[in-house]
Amino acid sequence: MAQNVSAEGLEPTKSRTMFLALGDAISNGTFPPGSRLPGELKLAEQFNVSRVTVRRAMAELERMGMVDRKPGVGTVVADRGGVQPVVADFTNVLGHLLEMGRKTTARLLEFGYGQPPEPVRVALRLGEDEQAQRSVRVRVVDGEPFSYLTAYVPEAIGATYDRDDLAKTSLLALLERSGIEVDHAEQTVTATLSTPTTAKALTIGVGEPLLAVTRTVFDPQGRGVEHLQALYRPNHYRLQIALNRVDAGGTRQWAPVAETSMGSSKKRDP
Amino acid sequence: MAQNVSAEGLEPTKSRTMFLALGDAISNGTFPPGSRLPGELKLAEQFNVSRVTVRRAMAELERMGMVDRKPGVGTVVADRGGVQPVVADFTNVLGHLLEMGRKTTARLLEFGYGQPPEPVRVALRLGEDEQAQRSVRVRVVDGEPFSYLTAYVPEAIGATYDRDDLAKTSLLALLERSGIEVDHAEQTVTATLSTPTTAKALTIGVGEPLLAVTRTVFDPQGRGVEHLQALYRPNHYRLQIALNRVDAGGTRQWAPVAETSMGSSKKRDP
DNA sequence: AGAAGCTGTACCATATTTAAGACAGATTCC
DNA sequence: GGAATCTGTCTTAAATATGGTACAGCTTCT
Repeated sequence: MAQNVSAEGLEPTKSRTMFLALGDAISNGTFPPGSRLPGELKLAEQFNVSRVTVRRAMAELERMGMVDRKPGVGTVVADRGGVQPVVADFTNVLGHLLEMGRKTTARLLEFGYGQPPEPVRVALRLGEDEQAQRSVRVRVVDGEPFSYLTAYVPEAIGATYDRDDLAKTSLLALLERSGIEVDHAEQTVTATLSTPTTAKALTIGVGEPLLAVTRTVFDPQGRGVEHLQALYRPNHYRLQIALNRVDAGGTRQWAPVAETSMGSSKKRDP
Repeated sequence: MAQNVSAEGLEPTKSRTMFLALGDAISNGTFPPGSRLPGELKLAEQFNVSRVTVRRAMAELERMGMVDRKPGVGTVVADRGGVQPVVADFTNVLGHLLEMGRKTTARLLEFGYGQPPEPVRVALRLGEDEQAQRSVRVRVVDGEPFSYLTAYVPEAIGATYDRDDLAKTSLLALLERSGIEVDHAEQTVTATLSTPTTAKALTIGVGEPLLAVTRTVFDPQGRGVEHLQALYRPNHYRLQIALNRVDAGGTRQWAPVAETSMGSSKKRDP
């Protein structure tokens, strides 16, 4: 299989590289919160770059609130440096947000019908020429863009609600309101980079990391009902799941903890 | 809460931005496989950049195998453009790889004892001054770097095996061999960017997206046994999980499918 | 007070990126 | 054959990133 090429090619600028390196070292524990990191001159030497470059990286770190810098003192790692505050759950993001009493709204960016891209068509098990409703939304939590959602729904199903509905209600809720039986789903998780489009919508920079969750939802008959791709800002959101070590097929394995139906029970210790 | 700043600041080069934009448009479905994308001149105009910039982005796309370009013809999106081949499973990566008969080895990059960084210490519920064993490994599958693993293990437990063991056996297997009872774990998923260090180890470029899985493993008494951070290349690996729609606490929710103990059973349709 | 170390700022030289335009060769379509 | 369109290549110029250096001002320590 080809595609071994990966490395080299359109690297970001040195300042950005440097910024990533330092940021990693910080959230990494190499430079614990409260500690002072080496002087600009020393860093410039260590990384084999000029001081200007170091300064740019540092400025960015400061802008992100990861460090505090003072003349005469130095650059010190901020408390909680790099370790982001996180909203977390696994299966139902929205539910958890609501539980926490956060205000969340949705902004509809695109809406229309057409032929879905191949992979989506296959995932939904649609015919060659079947149409689908495509919608792009941005979910806003507490005033801040939180997730970028691209959804495809088979035409017939999509017709059961308005574009106005989309701005108010969650898609899944709409479907179930329309009498669609939502039975099971296949979910996939990856990482991507923000593109100019998504970056703007989420008010972040281009080339920043995003958590990509793709979910295909089926009804009891195995018919595709919804294909959703959600992009989350890692700073604002992390997937979390509890695992149990179980015996399976002779070997010990991990198995996701079946939620104990009584909401979010996290305690495990007696 | 501060840290609203996010946007603007140390953007990558225009070529890189352009590359991301095009790459997204491709895997997005805007330019389906087989289709020809606009000429360099037209793109340059649309994106308000020069043709040189477009060409760089294109060259990178070609290098990644996402497009084919021919003089007189144009640039056409490769079949399977952007849609990466994927190894996939959720809970046990390694097990699945082995199942598929892939050859996997590990390379030990770092090994030593010391105080773990704060977050790790807290996650493992260690005392203020407790030491931990830190190891950094790269797992290689079929000759290609596959994951970058940083593990912390409480000193006492770490002492039960060699550094040589680490290169051969999976950490979890080592622990269980040493009589440690592995009971449950807390797992968290995020996205990050490759740093100079991780990029080199994984033979990718700096600033590429990585899937970060952090897992803290506990014994039956709730004592921290292992803290593992795994970085995966999205091209090579995706997390996947099956969900069922269930009633829980009055509302319909998603619940992870409990693996049916008989290995990897994927069929769901009757 | 003085020394040492740090950041903030300014200046100039160099390398890289980007812009703009011109031309050659390949391919497709009429 | 000829027009239109595309990529490949080259040249020239501007904008930006980087390298190297010097100096001012602030803090901490001796």
